[in-house]
Amino acid sequence: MQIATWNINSLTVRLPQVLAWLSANPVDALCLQELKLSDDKFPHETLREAGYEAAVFGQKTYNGVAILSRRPLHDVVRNVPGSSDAQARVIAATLETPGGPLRLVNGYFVNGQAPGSDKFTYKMQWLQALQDWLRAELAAHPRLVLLGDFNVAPEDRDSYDPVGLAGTIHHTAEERAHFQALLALGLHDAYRMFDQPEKSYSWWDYRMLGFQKNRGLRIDHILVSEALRPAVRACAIDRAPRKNPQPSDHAPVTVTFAD
DNA sequence: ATGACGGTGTGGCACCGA
Repeated sequence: MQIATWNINSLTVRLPQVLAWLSANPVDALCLQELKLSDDKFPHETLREAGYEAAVFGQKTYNGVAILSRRPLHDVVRNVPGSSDAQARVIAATLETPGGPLRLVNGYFVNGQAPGSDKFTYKMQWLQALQDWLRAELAAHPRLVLLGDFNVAPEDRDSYDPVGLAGTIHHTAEERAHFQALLALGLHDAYRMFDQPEKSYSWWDYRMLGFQKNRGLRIDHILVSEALRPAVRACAIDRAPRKNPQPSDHAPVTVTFAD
């Protein structure tokens, strides 16, 4: 059983790369962020031919999230229930697996631009609403995975320049406290359950040869609930798609569970 | 301090991302 997350920065542009990646990495489910298209433009048919059905929460131009799955999805929820968020940033669904139902919560977390900005305030409010909802969601669905583009580098080792970038967006104490609060709900960073290469990142700036110089951040995460933790076998970042022509600035991250 | 790259929109640059 494999679940992956990938911010593809426009599904319109990246659909061929998504199909190629799924062909080489036939994961059970792939959570996408930054579709940048409305629901009516979503390529259901093409993905179905590749063996995946999709639960979609699209938005024109910005944001947009989807869960692709080889098996049926049910109990789909779009955005945090009760929130009045105008942006399409969360989609949750349940996947039936041999080990029982698996609740997937796919998030495109707010960027936040800079501490002190209105967007940063929105980020803090958004993170709080997510946390409040997840507490209940975890109680209802013990086997839960929270994954996506968190837009938070949780620790200094998750940044190429933790000193120079200290206190800037993705690196602030407030953002990191929110990440820790998610862990405190009983979630575990699957990537850090294993020995990993140093300077492991999931995003690299398009500019200034960021990828070539490995000037990146680890901001795409897969958190697993306590009930799932014993079943986690591996977690890896796949840097290969970042070497494609016209790559996304993010790399996919995959978690492997024992069946 | 700024912009560098890339995507989208109805564009001739502005906005956004991270």
